[in-house]
Amino acid sequence: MIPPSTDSPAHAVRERAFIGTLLGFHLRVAQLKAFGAFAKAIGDPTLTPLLLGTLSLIDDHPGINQGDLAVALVADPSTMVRLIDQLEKRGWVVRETAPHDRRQTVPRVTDDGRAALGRVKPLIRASEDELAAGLSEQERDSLLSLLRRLLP
Amino acid sequence: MIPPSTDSPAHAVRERAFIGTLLGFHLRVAQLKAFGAFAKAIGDPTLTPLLLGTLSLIDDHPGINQGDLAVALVADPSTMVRLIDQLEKRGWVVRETAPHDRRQTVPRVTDDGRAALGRVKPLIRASEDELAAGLSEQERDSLLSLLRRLLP
DNA sequence: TATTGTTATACTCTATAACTATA
DNA sequence: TATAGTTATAGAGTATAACAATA
Repeated sequence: MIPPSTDSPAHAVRERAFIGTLLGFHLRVAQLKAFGAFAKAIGDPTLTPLLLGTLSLIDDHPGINQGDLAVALVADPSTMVRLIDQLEKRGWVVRETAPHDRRQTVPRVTDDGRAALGRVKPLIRASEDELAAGLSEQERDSLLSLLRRLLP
Repeated sequence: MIPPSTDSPAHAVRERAFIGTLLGFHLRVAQLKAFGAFAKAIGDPTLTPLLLGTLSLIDDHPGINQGDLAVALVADPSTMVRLIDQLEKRGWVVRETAPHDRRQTVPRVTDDGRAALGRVKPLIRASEDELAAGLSEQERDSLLSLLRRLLP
């Protein structure tokens, strides 16, 4: 995947460069590392962060519709369709129609879906621990709260 | 159960959810925002963060070869080829061969490339300011240093 | 035999716009 | 007329493996 570094470590090269001062660059690389840790912990490349994030968010907010899911997850409505398709194909959610507005689709987590969440959540937590291994608990909390304040 | 939508903004939905506790999720959304701010500031959708990051890194490290660039930028070697292709097509870099090892390609920034950097760097800094608009200068420094410690 | 860069290819993710059904 | 979801399609970004030149 990524070629190994020989004499000049990546951070040393970046440190004395314009990109070493940019939040955007570091956010990109940090996200790459987070994604890698997630993939390694979960083991199944078809179970992506966004897919499992969608499943857990439906579980945490019973009755939420697809549009609101898309907003909360910062995903396109058409992307959300594909995500729910995948979850439905696995039998982890079923699509139901909102009684008060039959245009709205309300995904509901099945028993199988809840069981899957029970299995993957500890793995996800472990991948987060690996990601933040170099930080103290205080620093980790501080990073999360700063990132939260960056969002709209 | 949970009322849909209009009164509950995205962050309120996430706040009481599993994903609201995950660094990985917030890194993804923060990076989306950073990318959006960058695109808006630069105006040209063909000038991506990674392309201009590559150009600036060559400028900051004259004589660096493509492989080391790929490591520093956490990019695939084949991706690096395409990036240098694009920069060369714009006349912003030229490919030269390393005298001590003729397998290595050393991209050099041209005068036009340096002029382009002079134009885009202030725009990139402005997009970073917009991204971090909600943070104090201290908090912004703190975020950057925490992100740096997350990387390998 | 190993390494650097290159090429071709395939694959994922996302965005765009048009369509349906409901309101 | 507007909205929620869906579909089809195209585009960007990236990864994979095979190849040529050089060491």
